[in-house]
Amino acid sequence: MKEYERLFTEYLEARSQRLTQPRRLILEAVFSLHDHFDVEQLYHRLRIHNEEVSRATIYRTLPLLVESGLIQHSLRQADRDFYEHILGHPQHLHWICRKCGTVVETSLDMVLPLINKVASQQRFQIEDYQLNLRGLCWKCADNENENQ
Amino acid sequence: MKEYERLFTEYLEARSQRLTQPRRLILEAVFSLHDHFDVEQLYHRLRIHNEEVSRATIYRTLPLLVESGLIQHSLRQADRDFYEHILGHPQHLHWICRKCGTVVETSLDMVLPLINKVASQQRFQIEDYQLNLRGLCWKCADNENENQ
DNA sequence: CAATAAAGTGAGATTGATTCTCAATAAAGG
DNA sequence: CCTTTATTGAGAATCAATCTCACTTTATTG
Repeated sequence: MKEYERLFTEYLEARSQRLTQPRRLILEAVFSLHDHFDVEQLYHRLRIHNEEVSRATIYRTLPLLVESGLIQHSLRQADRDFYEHILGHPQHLHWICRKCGTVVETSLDMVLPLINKVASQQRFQIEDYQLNLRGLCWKCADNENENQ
Repeated sequence: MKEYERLFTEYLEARSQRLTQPRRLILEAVFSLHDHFDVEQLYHRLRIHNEEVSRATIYRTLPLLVESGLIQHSLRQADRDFYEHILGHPQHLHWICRKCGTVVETSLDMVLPLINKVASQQRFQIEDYQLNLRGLCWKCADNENENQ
């Protein structure tokens, strides 16, 4: 049994909830992805594999995965919420281009200790790191200058 | 003339746009606030002062203020976009409690140079700093433990 | 193995912030 | 003033996310 299955089961059992078939399919799909995803992407990935789960169930399951600490709601783009699994994935910064939508990740190694120190100082329990920088990537910045 | 008025006027004129009465009222209201605000808060603040501006105009004006560099879209909470003015306000981290909604700010002094260095390395033009940590403040964390 | 209770699901309706449309108004420059 | 161009307000439209509720699974108990 994979670690994320064990952790999710433990989380659910502690609250008298069940690891049902739809929840298991969503869990597996989430961990098969190695990038940010939104509900629509997850929905279509499941359909492609003939694993139909309703959108409603996906919307209901994602908060459970967040609360169990397996995924986080890490960014919002184009009016949609995006998630990523965090088990075994180090936290990182997101660089989001407002023009082309590209998301680049960079390391947080230098910064994370400082953030965690502040967190423990104020006794804040971090659940989601949403460390996003929005603006223009160099390609889109060059294009904007050309067209002026 | 205040600096933010001068800057906004310059921005608008460069694009053949006008500093109209509604836009001026919004600008003044934004800089009279010293905290995050959303459209609804701005709308009501204007009404209280008998300065009626339609929501549509507020929704249209905020992106102009963002693009002119006077404000930034810094966080999303309870399904709403929140902004803050940044002229003369140092960037900071937001600590957002998912339970009580409180937003605490802490300094970014130690971290900002590192971020800006990465930005220049990849030639990324930062427009908004959305550096948010979501989770539980100590009060709500204590309450959760009590009720179990 | 029923039978019952409790949790979960799917489909579609609803919500609510944000965006869009378009007729009416305001600003700028002769 | 007069014309052109930008802007506004009101309400309609959009669309991600949430909610409702009848039906289905899953777990439990005798």
